[in-house]
Amino acid sequence: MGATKTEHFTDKQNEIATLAKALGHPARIAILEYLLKVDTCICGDIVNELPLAQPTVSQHLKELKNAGLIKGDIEGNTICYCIDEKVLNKLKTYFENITTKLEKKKSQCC
Amino acid sequence: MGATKTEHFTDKQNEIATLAKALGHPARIAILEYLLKVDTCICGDIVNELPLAQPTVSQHLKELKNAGLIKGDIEGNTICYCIDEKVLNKLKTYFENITTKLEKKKSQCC
DNA sequence: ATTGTTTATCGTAATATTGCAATATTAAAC
DNA sequence: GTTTAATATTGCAATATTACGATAAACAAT
Repeated sequence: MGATKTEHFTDKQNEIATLAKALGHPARIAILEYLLKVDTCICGDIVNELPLAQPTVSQHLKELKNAGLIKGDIEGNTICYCIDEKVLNKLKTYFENITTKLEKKKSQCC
Repeated sequence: MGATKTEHFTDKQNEIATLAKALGHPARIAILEYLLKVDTCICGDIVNELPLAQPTVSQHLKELKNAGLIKGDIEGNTICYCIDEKVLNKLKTYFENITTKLEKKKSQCC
């Protein structure tokens, strides 16, 4: 089939899965880290930073944008991409909650 | 092509991407949350908890296991699955670092 | 040994993802 | 208005993922 059965899961589960999926490719992790490294986010040279062709990079950027992880404002000729702090915080909080609950459990087995 | 060009990225980037990818499906998020909810991890009824057929669940479990997110010990007839705290901590720490750096930047644009 | 229970694997169909060449779009610069 | 530069879109091939029926494997219980 190949199509995820999203309708059977909660909105929250789908949301986290979508964000995780968007980061489930090293190129997109590299993009995230590059956006983080660059001082200002007026950056038109993401393509040069990655070992991939321009259309491929563009596609990865689109996926990050669709997931809401980055925002892209048109700035004349170039595009100003930057990370959406709010959305990344969701991921951070999610994993913090998980690990906190894990610590409380103090692994009764395994 | 369909094959990720992992060789062009750092080990760390590939590692995080692999973990994120493993959680990039609502069923696998649901499995993680179920393992977290259940008191002891001697659990043989993950299949009943999910709206998916048994082979599909088995496949998702395998992927979580491959990524290292869960461990599975054979316990007679059933299998004792549980979350690998260490691996989940990697994700937590990664996103904490990202958000900390983001806060320091205090978004100069967008 | 046969039965029932649980989990894994195989095979396969439907769909999604990855990657890039070619081309289009957009807007600044001349 | 033509050129230049940056990014997006289209089209396509290769591969991966998702899902499940059928079947196998492993073991407990009778």
